[in-house]
Amino acid sequence: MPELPEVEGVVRQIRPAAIGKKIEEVFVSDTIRVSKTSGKEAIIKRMETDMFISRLMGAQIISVERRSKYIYFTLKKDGEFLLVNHLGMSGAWFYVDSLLSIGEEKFRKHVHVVLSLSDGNLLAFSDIRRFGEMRVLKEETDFPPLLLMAPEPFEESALAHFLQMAESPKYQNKPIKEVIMDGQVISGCGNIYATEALFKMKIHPNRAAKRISRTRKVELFQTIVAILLESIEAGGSTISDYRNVNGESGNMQNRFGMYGKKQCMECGSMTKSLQIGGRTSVYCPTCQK
DNA sequence: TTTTTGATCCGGAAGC
DNA sequence: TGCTTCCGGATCAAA
Repeated sequence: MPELPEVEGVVRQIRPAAIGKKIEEVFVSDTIRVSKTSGKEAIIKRMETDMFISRLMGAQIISVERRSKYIYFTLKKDGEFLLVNHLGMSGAWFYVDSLLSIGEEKFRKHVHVVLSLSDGNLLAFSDIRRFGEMRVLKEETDFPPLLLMAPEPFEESALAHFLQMAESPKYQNKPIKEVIMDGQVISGCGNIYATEALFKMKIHPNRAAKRISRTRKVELFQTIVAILLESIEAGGSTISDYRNVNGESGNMQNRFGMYGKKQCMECGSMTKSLQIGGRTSVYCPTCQK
């Protein structure tokens, strides 16, 4: 599951490959075409397939940036506009000379959008579960949820924003895990890194936000930021379906203390799991209070 | 009005 | 082996 560090890795690799290139052709898989034709919002959101293709065709890629877990491609054709992409559960980009160069079959057979670039190479978007998203926007304001996202966690304003949100009426009674996984509170922290940060801080995931002191909240925020940075350094985490643009897995999963563990790496207790905000939360009943 | 729940996008892993 | 069930980021409509 790609979270912020994985998306950052992808963006860093796509950027040098894509910037300045022109999109000469756009290919959308038959699977997506059929789903779209039957009225579903499969990957390409709020736009018909043919319109999506004609908007991208002939555009030049000006920049590739990450915002939270989203990838923003700034494109230029007449004026500038955005292609906003979310990797969802299993989305992956490959920069290859041919689709046959995608090594693993499970990715190769689920390629759904291909951008053919002016350097002769392809930027191919593969998505096994099709939870990924592509949106063509005139500007960011055309998709309001983007504007509600918390600041980037590495920005100076992010800590104050986090404290203000976590202590607001809407969030103060909620389990802390649900709070830190909310993109309006902190950007880019999903189940994996929330689990790891709470384990490191020895905080029970179900503890109400207001039952954590200001000092501990600050420490928790700093722990999340540190883990995100550590993961970026490690090339992200590969749980099942994350691959970088060269098809490689990350290494961060080898440093986990809790996520996906049956036994606590600290004390050896059997871990427990519970549903918080509709998501599975693993924790150590001995270490996390 | 606000918050919560459920459906939606799916294939694959796991359990029987 | 084949069937059923469960899982998940994020959004959006419905309750």
